[in-house]
Amino acid sequence: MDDPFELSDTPSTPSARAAPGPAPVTAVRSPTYLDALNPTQRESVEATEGPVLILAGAGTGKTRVLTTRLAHILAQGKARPWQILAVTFTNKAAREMRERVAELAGAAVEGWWLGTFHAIGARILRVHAEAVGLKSGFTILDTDDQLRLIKQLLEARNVDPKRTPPRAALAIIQRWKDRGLTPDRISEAEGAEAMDGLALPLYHDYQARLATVNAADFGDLLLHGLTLFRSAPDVLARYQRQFRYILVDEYQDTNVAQYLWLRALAQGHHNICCVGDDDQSIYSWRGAEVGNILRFEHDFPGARVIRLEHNYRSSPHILAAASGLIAHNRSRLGKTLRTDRGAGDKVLVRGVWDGDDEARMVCQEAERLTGCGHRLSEMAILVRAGFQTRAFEERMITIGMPYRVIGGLRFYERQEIRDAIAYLRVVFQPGDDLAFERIVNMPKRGIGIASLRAIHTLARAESLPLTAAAERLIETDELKPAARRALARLLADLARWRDDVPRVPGPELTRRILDESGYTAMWQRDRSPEAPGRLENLKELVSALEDFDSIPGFLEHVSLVMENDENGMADKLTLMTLHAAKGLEFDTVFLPGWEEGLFPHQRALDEGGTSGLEEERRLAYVGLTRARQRAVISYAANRHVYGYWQNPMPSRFIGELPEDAVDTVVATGLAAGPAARRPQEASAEPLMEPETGNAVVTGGRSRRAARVIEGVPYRSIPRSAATGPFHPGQRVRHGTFGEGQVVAASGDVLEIAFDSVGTKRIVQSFVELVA
DNA sequence: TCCCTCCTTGTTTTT
DNA sequence: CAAGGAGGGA
Repeated sequence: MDDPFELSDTPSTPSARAAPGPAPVTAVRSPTYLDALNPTQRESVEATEGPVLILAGAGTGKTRVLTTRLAHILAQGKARPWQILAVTFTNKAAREMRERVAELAGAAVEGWWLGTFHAIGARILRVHAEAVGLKSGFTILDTDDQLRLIKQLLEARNVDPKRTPPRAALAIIQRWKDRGLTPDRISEAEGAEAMDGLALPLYHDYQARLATVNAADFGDLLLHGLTLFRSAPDVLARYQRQFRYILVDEYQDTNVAQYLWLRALAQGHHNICCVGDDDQSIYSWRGAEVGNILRFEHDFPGARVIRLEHNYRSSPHILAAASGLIAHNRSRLGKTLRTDRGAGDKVLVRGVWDGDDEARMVCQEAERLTGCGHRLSEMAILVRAGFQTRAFEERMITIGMPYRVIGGLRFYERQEIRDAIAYLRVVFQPGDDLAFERIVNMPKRGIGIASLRAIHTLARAESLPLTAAAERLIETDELKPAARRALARLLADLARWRDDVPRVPGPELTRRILDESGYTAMWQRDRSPEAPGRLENLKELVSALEDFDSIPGFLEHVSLVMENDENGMADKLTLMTLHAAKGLEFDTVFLPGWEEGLFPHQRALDEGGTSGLEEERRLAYVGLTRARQRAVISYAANRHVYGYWQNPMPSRFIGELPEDAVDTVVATGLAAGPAARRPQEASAEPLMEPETGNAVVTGGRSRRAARVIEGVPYRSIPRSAATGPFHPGQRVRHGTFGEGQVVAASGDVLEIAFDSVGTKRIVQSFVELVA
């Protein structure tokens, strides 16, 4: 390698398949935890020395391999815990790994470096902050802060925010950071090109501003790490010596900065093991580089490549459908997933009239499955885009089907939570200008832009933090009396809260701050429908604080962890995007909206060309491989989108599914999807599903007569036999809405007056009698 | 300073 | 269609 911090060219040819390799050398009697593994999994665990790349297909037991490998290294005494570095992308993955290793090892492992790239980056940076121009107590910015900062900088340069949207500018800077590029390393040509040459100077401004406010954004946690390693070889050498074993999860999602960071650290012992699946790379738009998989063998000569190809999750039909689909991608390393499970259902492709019909169909099927003893918590609806959830939510609300939506705004991203945290930041970190700006007029206290500008001017002139400048300013008569009084009051409050810190426990102090600042009152006064929920969230925040020893400890936690931990135990159907579903699995997966323009998404096609299309296809692959037993794909002939009706074509992905693995059911009167077209032409009269009147078409091109799908699908099978018919007057209980009284019953739909949420119409299979 | 109305712009998202 | 931002008027 010529320059340890430069990227080599990506080798263009994927490696040949790994040879079986020599039999692993093992101890006389191998530990029992290895018995649970198949030969390749075991090989992956035992190949502890030297660089290893594990290509782990969907459902091949990746997490088991990873955790067993860690436990193995510890059990064999190859390293002490602090000599192990294990990086993941999400806190959830880190937590899961921690728990599962503890289970295998019989005790929690203390002192190892397990965490997200960002958490570990921050941990290292806290120690060496000075080396990159920060102080150890630096704040970590959230997206809101970043955007506000960019806006200010654009304003300072008199740039029209319409022609140069702050979001776009931030995105460019972030992509640079993803590539490990500090402002000084961006080529002249690229700098001149990005946003008419505006982005690069803006990037300079941005970094300078971050340094003055002693802050780092997420990208910096790695980028500064790289700078540190470059400028202080002795520091790097220390970490290289320390980390005897390095392990990386979801390797296909690493960006270049993360890759360089890893590669630098691995130069000590070369014991780096990366686990990933190029077919599940779905985050290139966020800077992830699948090329890192190809680079691995190039940069770590002699790297061992192990493929995990035995799938333990999905039925053969699902696996065949997924494999057949992904085979249409040109750029992939290639894996062949195998299973030895019994046949199972074919993947079902349903053509429906419109989005409402689709929601009805999906819910009806989910309901039918619950009637056969399947749990809602084992089903998921996976959508391409967030807005698609609405139709399903509406339907589930009307029939009273319990559900939960994953994603959307996470807890710590909500406005009220960010505001509350900003108050804490100002109290504990008086130099935190961004937090100060956020709360200075929230709730409205008459400190507008004019006053804020005055504070800014003074702060800049005297190079003071905003709080200090504000304190100076209220001594003068520069502000209008009203503003001056309001600001003085706020500063006095802040001072008092800071005084309280040693005496008052965190949760209590937080409650006091929210009340005395008028923040709670602001939402209590608010008449909008979301206000009560916001107050609820604030309470939740206060109780979350109880798990922390100190507020600063809590603040470090929230700046790195953005999750909402929900009570995941309840029996609810899960609704989320395909992206959010990666790493999860369900018995039944519904995949709606497989239409050209929506999936593959038009924008991915327009902006990404062939590689964009291939990433969409990988997303489809991820969706299908989430299913253990059943997958139902659907497309609508009419879709209401952005206010108008469109008549999309069924997704090309449907036509790419191997015919033998799918059954197709198309609503009467609709053109069949590509997979169904031919057999319909071949047979003179379309067969009808006896109960619904739907045309039934199976996948086989050569087959002349279509097979009616076993059983009678898509009719709800009420559970009245088990629960008995309901009568007005009875007390019933519902999973989401609690208890209530039956007002009326017609068919299997009940009208129920719930004690807490009012009257709703509920399908009877979702309620039970209260004894 | 605040509030209302008009206009634009619509993927995916962790840390 | 709906939400969020900008700009104008009170």
